[in-house]
Amino acid sequence: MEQTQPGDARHRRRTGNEIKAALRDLRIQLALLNHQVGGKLALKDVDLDCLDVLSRNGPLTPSALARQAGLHPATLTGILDRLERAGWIVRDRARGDRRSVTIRVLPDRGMEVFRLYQPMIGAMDDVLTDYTDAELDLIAGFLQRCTEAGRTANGKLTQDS
Amino acid sequence: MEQTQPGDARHRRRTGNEIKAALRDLRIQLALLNHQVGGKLALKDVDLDCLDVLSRNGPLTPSALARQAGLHPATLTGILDRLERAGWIVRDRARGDRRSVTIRVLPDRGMEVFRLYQPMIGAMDDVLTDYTDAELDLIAGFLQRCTEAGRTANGKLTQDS
DNA sequence: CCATATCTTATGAGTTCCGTACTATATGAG
DNA sequence: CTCATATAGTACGGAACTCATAAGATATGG
Repeated sequence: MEQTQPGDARHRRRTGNEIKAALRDLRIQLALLNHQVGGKLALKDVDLDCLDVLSRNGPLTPSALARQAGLHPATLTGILDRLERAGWIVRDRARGDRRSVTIRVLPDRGMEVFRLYQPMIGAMDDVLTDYTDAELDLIAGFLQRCTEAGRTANGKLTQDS
Repeated sequence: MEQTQPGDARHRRRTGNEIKAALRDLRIQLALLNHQVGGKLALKDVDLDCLDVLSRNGPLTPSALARQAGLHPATLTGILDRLERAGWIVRDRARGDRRSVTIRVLPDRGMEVFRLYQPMIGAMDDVLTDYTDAELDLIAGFLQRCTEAGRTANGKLTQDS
């Protein structure tokens, strides 16, 4: 029964589990936040997700968006219809491939969204003030690596069986 | 135009924005992951959310769960019906208040879920090995504070207008 | 004992998701 | 050039879902 620094190892594992649990809680809380925001904007959760992906990953075609959002192409038609009708996006006919369509987010209602996220943004700013620059860098890197971990895990789940 | 350490301040703000952007990306990625996992288990996103809340926050009544998940009580009836039919939960008639029902998660299918999350858990473990104990503590604390920030932001959004 | 409040669920209307099929366009072989 | 095949987006229809309303059962306070 070799135990080199048993307390440290145990503490380390416990902290790791805490982090994973915190990530679960955080995901739920953010999902709930988006649900509330979506409610105020008369948008389904899925609509807001698509809008979020679109505004971060630039103009996309419906099929590319469907892939990134894990949705059926036909499902996106309905979503895009809703978003277009409400003035969130426009469908641009591409000039190269005339079958293709590129979805573009209109900037008009951006402030409206920003205002609704303001409570969360403010609360986050409060949290951030308590950390040094170096610590913030560390955290940013960690979060980016988590996202990457999620992406690869997702890939594994998407391809097999 | 007073500029005390202008570079630091700018870098600090930029890192803050990076963190918020990373949080957005992470949320999307985790939502997508849950969507895939849910697909394999024949569960809707909402169903899995409820299951997640239930397994973390212990046995709950439908109304308490509805509040925590931001759903209409009547919606939960349908969700709970599905979850019960598929053997995920049971409805226990409370002995105190006989109007009330407490939802309990059955442990039977826990391993099935764990296996599906394994790619993500493994990827996370890989990420975690690159940090010192002190850094992990810092990260855990940060994530918990983010969750708390989400909770309060949510509260503000829920109550007003 | 009665009025009122609370917890859950049945019902029904409106909406959404997605499998399939269809149109339009692009690409490649002969 | 012509035709077969592949691809992008969407229309359509069935099945399923969400939620407002209301009903049924139980609790609580006067």
